[in-house]
Amino acid sequence: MGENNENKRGAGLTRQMMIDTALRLLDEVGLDGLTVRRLASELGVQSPALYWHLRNKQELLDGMADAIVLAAGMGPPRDGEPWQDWLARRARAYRASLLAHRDGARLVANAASLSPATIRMFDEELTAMVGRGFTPVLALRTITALTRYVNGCVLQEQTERREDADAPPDRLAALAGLLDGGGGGDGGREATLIAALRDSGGSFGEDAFEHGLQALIDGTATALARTA
Amino acid sequence: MGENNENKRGAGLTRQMMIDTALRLLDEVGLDGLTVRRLASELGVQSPALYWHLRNKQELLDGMADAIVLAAGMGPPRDGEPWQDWLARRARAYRASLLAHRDGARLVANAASLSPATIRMFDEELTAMVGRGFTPVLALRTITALTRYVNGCVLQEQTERREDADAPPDRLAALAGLLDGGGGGDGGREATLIAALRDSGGSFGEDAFEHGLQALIDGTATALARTA
DNA sequence: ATGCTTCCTTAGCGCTGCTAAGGTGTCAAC
DNA sequence: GTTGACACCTTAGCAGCGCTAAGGAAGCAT
Repeated sequence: MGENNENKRGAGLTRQMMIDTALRLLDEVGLDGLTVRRLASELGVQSPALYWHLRNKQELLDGMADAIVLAAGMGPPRDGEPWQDWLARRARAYRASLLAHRDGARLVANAASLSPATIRMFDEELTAMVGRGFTPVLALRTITALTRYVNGCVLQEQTERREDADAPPDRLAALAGLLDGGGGGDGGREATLIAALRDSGGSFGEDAFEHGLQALIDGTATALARTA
Repeated sequence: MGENNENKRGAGLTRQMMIDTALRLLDEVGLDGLTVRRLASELGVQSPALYWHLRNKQELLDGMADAIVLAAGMGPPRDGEPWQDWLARRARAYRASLLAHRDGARLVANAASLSPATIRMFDEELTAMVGRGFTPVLALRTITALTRYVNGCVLQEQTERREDADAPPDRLAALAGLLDGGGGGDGGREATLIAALRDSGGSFGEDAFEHGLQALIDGTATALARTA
């Protein structure tokens, strides 16, 4: 009954192997389809074997989440880089890393805690911000708000992607029907929501993200000016 | 083996009864503890009875999510209310509604789709914004960014609350140990993260939320000025 | 009285995360 | 070179999950 073994050569199942394989599997089957048994068979092993290396499934998910965050390659700004550019670059890299794996945002959002390495990197970033005129509190609030914004954005984008897989037909038409159905006068006005969705190009998620990102950074600039 | 029946009088299990009871139960046991069997026993009924009124569990969760969103009482701005005030009020009401139930943000974030009533309300809001100088696209982007920001905020707040239930001791001290452990020189500098957490008052979540909210609104004002 | 519909029950399937207990290979000690 | 200890994986199985199939008890129209 052997399936396709992953574990041919030498080594015998390390934490990192499990996390890497789980991330690859995640893209195939999604977070809801990622079961311990499935991962085990992918590793060429029986499912209880994983519990020798992990306390429980959540520990695996935490490891995967941390790997995604680490892969974003965030960190303090480069020398001479304006903090606005750095914050935007950082947010985009983080978003890209979440988007790189199916259900990545859900995974990271539900993860319990980040690794010491991540926390230390976070502290370095805050220190760099303080070096550029932020108070510690303002630095923390800024980067917290930005992170939560990105989480919310990607979470929504990936949730919508999951729904569209179920029912991919024309969403504009469906929405139009919904909006007409309730109101009384069928006559004149087109629904604003429809118009907005039509006018915004194909990549609405991207543009909406950039809009909020720019707004957050601009707003931070005025907050920073107020403290000085 | 009857448990505490909820369904004493007349009526026999409506959708609304199930959603209300499920929301009450959610606060007791959390989203992970909310099983169909548990809800059924709370309603004084066997678990398959619920499937007469629901297609599946997700439909229940969607109903709960929509109830939470509806309970926020959002809608277009009042007459004469500046859009900045309205957006802030709306975001705060939405956040409060998500916070009102345990795991409320997780519930809403994973919900498939919103009810027609919610979508129509959304369209009214966009129309009102257009009446105040927004283009449809800018209105949609703005309110989308704000909604996603609130989702991200509350999701994080409630996730942290869930973790603190596991290990409630002094988080500052734990963090300090973590940050010291890695760095070399134990001597001079206090970690910026520690300082920021100490300086920001007890309610960090609230303040961080307000900071980002203000930044988003300020940034939207400049974006609006650019289009005009 | 009879049949139809509505709503709930009992029984149970396939799956989940996870545990307990046992086996196998490797390596150190004597 | 046998013996014991340990690391690592297996087989077996438990309690619980969402959900379905089939049947029974009410209410109502004919």
